[in-house]
Amino acid sequence: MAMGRPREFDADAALDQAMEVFWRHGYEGSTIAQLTEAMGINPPSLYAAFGNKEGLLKAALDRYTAKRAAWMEGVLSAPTARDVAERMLMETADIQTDPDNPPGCLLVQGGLACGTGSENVPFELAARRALTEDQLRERFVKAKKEGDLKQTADAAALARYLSAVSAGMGVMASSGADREALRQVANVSVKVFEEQSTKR
Amino acid sequence: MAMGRPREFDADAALDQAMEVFWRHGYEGSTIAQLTEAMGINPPSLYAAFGNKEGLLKAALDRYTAKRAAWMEGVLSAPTARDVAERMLMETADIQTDPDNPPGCLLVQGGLACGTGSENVPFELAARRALTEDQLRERFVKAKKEGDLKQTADAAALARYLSAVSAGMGVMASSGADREALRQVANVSVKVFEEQSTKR
DNA sequence: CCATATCTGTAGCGATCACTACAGTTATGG
DNA sequence: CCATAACTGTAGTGATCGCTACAGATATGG
Repeated sequence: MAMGRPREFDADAALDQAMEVFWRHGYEGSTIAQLTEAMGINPPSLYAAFGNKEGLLKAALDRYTAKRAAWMEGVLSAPTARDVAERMLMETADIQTDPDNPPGCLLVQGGLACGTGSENVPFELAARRALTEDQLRERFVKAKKEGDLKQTADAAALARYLSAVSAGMGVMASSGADREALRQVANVSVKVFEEQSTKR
Repeated sequence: MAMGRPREFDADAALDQAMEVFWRHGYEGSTIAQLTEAMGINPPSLYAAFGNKEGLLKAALDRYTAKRAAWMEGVLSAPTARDVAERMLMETADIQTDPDNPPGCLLVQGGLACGTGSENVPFELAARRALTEDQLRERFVKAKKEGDLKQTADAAALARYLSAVSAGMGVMASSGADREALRQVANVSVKVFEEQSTKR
């Protein structure tokens, strides 16, 4: 069978550009015209490759979470629960104010509340945020087993707490908070883990 | 001079309805058709009273923050910094999951990232979030003077921290987190203030 | 070298967007 | 009681939305 004409653009490079548009303007604030221009392709190529606007978002989210997964592994490899928390929050402060990227977090400002017809976009983002929370919870369960986290500590609550703080930092970053402000929040937040850690 | 025909709708009641639409769908996800239907008026009445869609949002935000201001006064009147934090976060958990209102916080999910032409909507929300943060900072300065907060405590950082946590709770609530989950976050968050408080 | 299959660019589809012209209605000021 | 001024409902405005029909281009399989 014939194979057809091969696509002329790099799908991953195009996704990086789409990710940036969604990141900066949110799902509903991003138009197909903006996306195609940033990606350097025409609408039919976009729809052939990704189905529709929501499919493009999911693909961009996949790429976003894949990049974060590598980073998250490093965070989770910190020796203690307290170190995990500190490293996650401090690095989050840096990432969310990195001038190479739009401010904040795509999984937060990508679309918290959407109009009729895009109701599942918020769910899509929430599901991916939940993955990070799950990883944190498991890491804290392990920390309790290893003994650096008190036996009375609530791993699920601590994971939810970190998830909430980083989301809150994303909100602040998206509206212009600078790196120092986010680091202040991170520093205060980590104190919870010092109290929940065993004495060393 | 002649005074003209009086308006036939209650502006405040109409604003309450508009607030709910913005709250649930965000600024860009809310259409004039949805807003006018919820408000029980026709587009010309809306534009005569509020100028345009963004003017309506600002009026709705004014009403939202006015309602919150009354609640915030109660929070700030708590006897100690720790009590202020606990009361604010626990009541925020309840408010953001109150079935009488859309989940979350209008000042968060109303529009974190918007498209071209609505760039100042995120700023508008951020400015109003900042007001609460300012109130908290001043309250914690007072707490240091009164002695229930350690002299080494950073009032500005603690205020920013509370602001971030409540924003993060709003993110979680908007995507379906239940009251118990938010209360867990609130409980963990308050521990920071126990460490920063003077022994009693 | 031809048939087939897929991609690309142009051009434009119907639907919906925020917004308004206009005529009719209801109040006040004189 | 009339002129004026503001509000109301109908019915749209042009612009932009997400999306696609179509024709030409470019690869593979036989």
